[in-house]
Amino acid sequence: MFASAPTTPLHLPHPAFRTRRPTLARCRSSFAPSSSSSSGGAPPPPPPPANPNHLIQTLCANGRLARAAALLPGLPAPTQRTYESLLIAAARAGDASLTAAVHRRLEADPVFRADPFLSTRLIESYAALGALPAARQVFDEAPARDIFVWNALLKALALAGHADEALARLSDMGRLAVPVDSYSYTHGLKACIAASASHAPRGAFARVREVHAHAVRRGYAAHTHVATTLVDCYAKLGVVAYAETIFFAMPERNIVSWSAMIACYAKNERPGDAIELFKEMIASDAGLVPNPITIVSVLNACAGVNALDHGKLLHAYILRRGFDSLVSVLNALMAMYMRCGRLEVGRRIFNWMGKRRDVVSWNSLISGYGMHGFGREAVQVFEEMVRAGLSPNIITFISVLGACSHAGLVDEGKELFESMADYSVTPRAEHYASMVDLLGRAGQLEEAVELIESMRIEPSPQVWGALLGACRIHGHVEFAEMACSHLFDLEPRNAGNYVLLADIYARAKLHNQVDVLKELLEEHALEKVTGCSWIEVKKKLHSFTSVDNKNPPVEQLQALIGEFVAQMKNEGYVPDTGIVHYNIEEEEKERILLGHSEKLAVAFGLINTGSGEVIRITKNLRLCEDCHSVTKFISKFTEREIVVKDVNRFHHFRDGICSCGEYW
DNA sequence: CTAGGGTTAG
Repeated sequence: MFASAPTTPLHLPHPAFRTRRPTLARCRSSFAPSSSSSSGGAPPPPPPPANPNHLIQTLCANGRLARAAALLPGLPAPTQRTYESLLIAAARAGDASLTAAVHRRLEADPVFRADPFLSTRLIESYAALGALPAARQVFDEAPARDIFVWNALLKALALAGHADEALARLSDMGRLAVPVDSYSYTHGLKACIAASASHAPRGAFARVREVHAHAVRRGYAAHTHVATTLVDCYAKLGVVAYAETIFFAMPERNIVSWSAMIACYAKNERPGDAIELFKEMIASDAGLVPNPITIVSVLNACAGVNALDHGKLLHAYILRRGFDSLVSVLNALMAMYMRCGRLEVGRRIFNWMGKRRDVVSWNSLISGYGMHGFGREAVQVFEEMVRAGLSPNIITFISVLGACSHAGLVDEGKELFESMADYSVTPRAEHYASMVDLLGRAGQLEEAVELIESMRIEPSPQVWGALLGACRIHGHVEFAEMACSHLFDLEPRNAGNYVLLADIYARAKLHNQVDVLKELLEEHALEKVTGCSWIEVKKKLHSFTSVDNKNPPVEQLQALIGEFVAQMKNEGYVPDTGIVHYNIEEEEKERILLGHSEKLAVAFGLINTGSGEVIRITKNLRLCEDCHSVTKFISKFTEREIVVKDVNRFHHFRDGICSCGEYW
């Protein structure tokens, strides 16, 4: 079911304290003269004797690594603090050889050789440099291992994505009676879900449950940090029910716990619940103050349900808290406006950001133009981005190729796809899916199939899905069957693929084949997702489904649509009944088309909004051809601007024309 | 001396 967008106002608390603007760190060395003592007439105090340990530490703090490193060999007795400074600075600068030099010096140092504090630091530095074998070696050779050393190793394993080894080390701790603590669990859990080429994600759920069970036995499962990490892990694995169980059972929840649960809903297609939970947190009076991360998660949820009003309240809150100094918050705000249909507002925020824009900001604008059908603008922004000296990344290309495919820019798309190598971006399945979509829609089906055959990676369901979609547009039965032979295998539970193929068969008048697919659907107990459209009128959400025609208002709406259709028929329109699979009378098919949820929502909007207002509709599926034609006509006939957001993109209907240019 | 949540795409 679809979570309805909450419409009661948010009551955001006054901030407990304002965020401080970042200030430049004052790095004054102990040798610097004190400015206040110069005016008193007294002679300046003599400089203190140079302490080589202090000197190295100061050099490290100022990033002057080369000089610090040069002083190390001549240093008779490094202190713990000196080793620490060097290790932290070396890791920050990505200097593996300096880290190794400090490591060697440390091994020869009789005072600190067995110091667990410095072993911890060494493991952390190696891990940050991506040198897991060295980190592991430090651990294995450490003369003394306290809990910090163990946890540092678990963190290193999590960072490297070695789930199995992390689990093995955790059980070592049990066997050796090392008392684990909450840190061991958080690192262990993160290791379970860390991306790793060598482990299938399938195993992640089992691993998380294993560590979870372990934590329950040791009484750590309710610990705030451990439980929050568990919520996050189950959220990332898509097991929302588990995340909920843990979250609602937590004895104490802080802002991070709430943010994790809000993000869980937002990520797992339950944006309405995310907004509700946010409101519950605000209302709970537990003194919890939303921070930038909380706000970003909620903005993301607002975009998911077109909850522009809530998004605007959050915008005001962002300004009040001074969060508009944070690029990540502005990026999320921009994306929210564009995903709620306000492309111009997103653009304005982008412009206002000026030099603070990062790759995410650019990607966001490119995808914004793309989802609104402005392919040329997206390509222009891409070029501007390159001129501004930013490197396009994987996501930039997914966005810009998607924009090309939404706008039918075949040549531009091909060129961009080929240029990926120039930016050292290796095409992933998503990029191929975009290209197949682009070529396929343009009718170049053979070329699309050739591209798939040339892939050096396994084609994902999205790639075959793009081919299948193109086959539907062009009525290509043979390639559709080829795509489905893979799709039915890769995602047997996706009803959409069966429906699309049935659609293609129906149009080709292969009714026996349609029946076979229907039987298949029944056999697998798969149900078509019901079409649903919603519209917000006077802060109230109204949703329509294609199936319910019991309410009297719906009859009235259908009658209104019927009038438009009659008018259209006079002008030569023929209802597109080919997409109705049932083997029934034409007249009945036309009646089914009249009941499509999007038409109902448009009619409702026409009746219930003022003549100058833009009608904004959201639909859970892709728009059907017939609804598209009818909406185009209505936009011209009634002189109304209609904006429809479907699963993939926006359609701006104006004066009988749609911004998608028939590409969607 | 360590730790938990977020942004762009699909």
